[in-house]
Amino acid sequence: MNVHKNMNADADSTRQSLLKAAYEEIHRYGFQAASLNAILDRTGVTKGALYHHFSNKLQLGYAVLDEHIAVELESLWFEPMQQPGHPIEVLMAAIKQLGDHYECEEITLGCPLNNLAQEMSAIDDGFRQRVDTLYQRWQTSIETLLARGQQQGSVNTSIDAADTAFFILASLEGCMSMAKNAQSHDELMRCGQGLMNYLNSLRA
Amino acid sequence: MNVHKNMNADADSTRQSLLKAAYEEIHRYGFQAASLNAILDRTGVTKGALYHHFSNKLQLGYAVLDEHIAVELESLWFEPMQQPGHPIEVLMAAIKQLGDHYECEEITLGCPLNNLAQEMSAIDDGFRQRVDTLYQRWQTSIETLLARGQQQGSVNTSIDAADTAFFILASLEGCMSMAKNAQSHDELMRCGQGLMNYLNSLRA
DNA sequence: GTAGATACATACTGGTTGGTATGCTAGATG
DNA sequence: CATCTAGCATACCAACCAGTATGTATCTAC
Repeated sequence: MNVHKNMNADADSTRQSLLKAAYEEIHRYGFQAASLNAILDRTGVTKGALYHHFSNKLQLGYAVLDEHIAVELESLWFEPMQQPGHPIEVLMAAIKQLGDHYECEEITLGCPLNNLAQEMSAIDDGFRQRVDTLYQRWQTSIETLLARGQQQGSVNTSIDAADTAFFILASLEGCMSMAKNAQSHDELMRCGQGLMNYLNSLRA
Repeated sequence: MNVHKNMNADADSTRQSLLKAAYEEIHRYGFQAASLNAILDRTGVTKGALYHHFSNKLQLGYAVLDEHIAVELESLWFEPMQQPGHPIEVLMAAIKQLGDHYECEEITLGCPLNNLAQEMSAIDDGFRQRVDTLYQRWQTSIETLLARGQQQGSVNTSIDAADTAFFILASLEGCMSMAKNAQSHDELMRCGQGLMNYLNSLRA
């Protein structure tokens, strides 16, 4: 179907390697401090190729968010959330999985989404809106789970599902932010424990 | 006592105006993206003066943390925490005061401390350690309050004061981070409400 | 009164930044 | 076979960056 297009496979692979390298560079240094030359060095791709695929640095940044971070969030959060079972326990399992992920992928670099939110939201509205969309989807996934629990009678009905979901997400990001600065996975676990205790208090 | 030193008052005021402008620039754009020239333009101070007071950009950044942010945190948090009364209510009042403060001082710029933590902790250890010290003091102030409540019988004794204090701080920073990206003070209040509910669950 | 230090001011530098202009090659298309 | 375009590669550019070198006015100390 797309075999007739010339060099399509190779072109796409250079684009992907640019996205990956850009993601890593941005994850470590932030978007503004991320150097295009460093990204090029890392990949071996030339500047002409980069500007063939992306019209400027901003669009590269947007693509990293849309095509890399959003996809990672999908497999890291939204998929685990589809599991059946007691809502509170599904939530806890998803959070635990997130914590495990950050055991390999250095917690010291922080949550990529939160990093960009923090750095760019006040400066560029394109970033802000993209992050906002992801955060809303994230919150909704928690809210839906809580509401289901309330209907099933497994979650306290006196709480507001939307507000609580928002607070849970904020706490989760807060935990990762604190652990990033403390540079210790133990602190993340400690903070996660506080979150677990809170989640348990939401049971019916 | 220091009147005999030449131009001391003027020298100190230029230093202070540099610190203030640097704080504002860093608060908005982050440390790395903060431009020294922009800081100079803002103050009318010249480059020679800047490098007379600070040996380089990094030291200016450290001074902003040590002399401006730390001081602001003192009056915004540690002072309210000294108030007498029921620990949970003192905590809530302090949080409310923080929220009110960010009604004027645009939440869209976020918590200055959290911004620097997020941006610099993975890159520069000087920043990281300074932020860590402030976070630890912050946490300890909450922990002490909770422990006092536990002794007095007004706070649930089944919780660990240190862990809980850490989680409260993480949630607080998380709330401000979410509100920053949402660019809405309402979201801050909404998230704050979730925090209040949690705090109420800690009563004995 | 002069030597020295403080508190700047001005002009400049080398390096890096994002971005561009131009050239080239290989495959698709007519 | 000629033409066109996708997919690069190379060389370059102006703007900006943190930092420096040098000069100078003013006050203090002796």
